[in-house]
Amino acid sequence: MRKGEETRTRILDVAEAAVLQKGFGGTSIEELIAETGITKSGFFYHFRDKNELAKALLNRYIENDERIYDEIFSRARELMDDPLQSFLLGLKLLSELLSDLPNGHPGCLVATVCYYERLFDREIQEANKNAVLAWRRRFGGMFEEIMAVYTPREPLDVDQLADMVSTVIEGGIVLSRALKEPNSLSEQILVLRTFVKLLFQPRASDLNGVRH
Amino acid sequence: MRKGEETRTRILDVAEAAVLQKGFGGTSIEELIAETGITKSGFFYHFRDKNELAKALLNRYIENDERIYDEIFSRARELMDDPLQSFLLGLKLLSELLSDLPNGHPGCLVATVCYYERLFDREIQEANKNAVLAWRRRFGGMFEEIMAVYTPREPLDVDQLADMVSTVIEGGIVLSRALKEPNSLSEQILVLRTFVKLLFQPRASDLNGVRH
DNA sequence: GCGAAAACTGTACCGACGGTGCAGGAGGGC
DNA sequence: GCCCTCCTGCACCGTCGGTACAGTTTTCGC
Repeated sequence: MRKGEETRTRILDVAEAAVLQKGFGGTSIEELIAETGITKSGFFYHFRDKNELAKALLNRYIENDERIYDEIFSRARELMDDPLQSFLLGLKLLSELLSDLPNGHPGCLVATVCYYERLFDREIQEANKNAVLAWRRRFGGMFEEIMAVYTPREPLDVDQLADMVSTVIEGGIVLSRALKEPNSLSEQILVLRTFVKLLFQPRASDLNGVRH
Repeated sequence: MRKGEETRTRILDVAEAAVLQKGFGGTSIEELIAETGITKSGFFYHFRDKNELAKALLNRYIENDERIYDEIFSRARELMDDPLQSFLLGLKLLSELLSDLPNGHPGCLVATVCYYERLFDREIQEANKNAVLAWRRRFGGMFEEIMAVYTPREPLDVDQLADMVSTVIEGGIVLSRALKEPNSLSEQILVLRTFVKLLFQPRASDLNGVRH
């Protein structure tokens, strides 16, 4: 019971690192068992096949991802009352968190899965889709709060704006890896932050009678 | 001579489609030769190993990619004299081109390679990096032209701004695929377009004495 | 139309890998 | 002492990437 969970976690740790570096197809079960010091039979005791390993890997990754976003943006919410300022701070905190990682972001399993789609069953693809939809809901909710207070300078769809956050993170990871510049991702998030700031900056005409 | 090139191209076509759906590791040589109607020996006549196939695949993809950007942005330059308007039109044209693809963007090999890095040799990783650097130079040049005429509302590094275009495209592809919403990518490009428009919109204070 | 090079085919083989099946054993909890 | 969880060991299968190499057809230059 306790021991089993521990071994399972160890396999998942090793597998996650390997998959993010070489993809699912490039990661062999034999290399995983060699590194975890388990036998092949032991591996198949925990996971029926590679597909089930992928499923467990993805679900764990998504959970962890959600936890990190929860922490960052609830912390930002505590520090700032205004929804826009809070969101901008959240992006700043996220950017700092990422630039503190010595080797950069290890890679996103959601992206890995979507470049592998045909190899996995529908369940995995659904979980992947739902993860992205959860991001959309998360950031979309924040933008709705912002829009209740601020008028955007240009009309933009809330879902598309929310997706922009996910887009920049996923795209930033790709660029960081391709360029081998770990800081690119956090820089791109800060560029997005500037864009969002600009979008909700009050117009001169909205400041009628206001002194600052 | 002529025939050889044709077969080679056919292999690359089949391989590209397969790799973009299943990744390099998930694509078997045996399935490629089955679909192209060639023998295994025939395959290895054209490509020494899988790594060389990947190299040829990536180089061809990058060349094609560059050609498409050349066409779109030189066409936009012909239609608009102002560098900002020309760039905004280019993004619009790119967005339209992508939304016209019935199944959405087939996926980016540069992203596929960067999620596979450890399996390939340095030459491929270098080619991948150079492709992203070429994008940076391309869009960076455009932003420099724009900044010679317009003052950005917020100070932004030209390289980082240029990378933002690549970031949105790469991230947009990931989201499109994960969500199975082919239009997401072109929508995200239009959101970026709005951001760029906002960034270079003249301030009220810059319009002193100007009537419009 | 001939010769040489280019573009293959066929066959046999290798080690690594994903996966199956099953028998058995160590260790802890009741 | 028994059962259940958590493994190990072993034998085996088909697929895959890759090698080696001999032989054959196709194509092109002259």
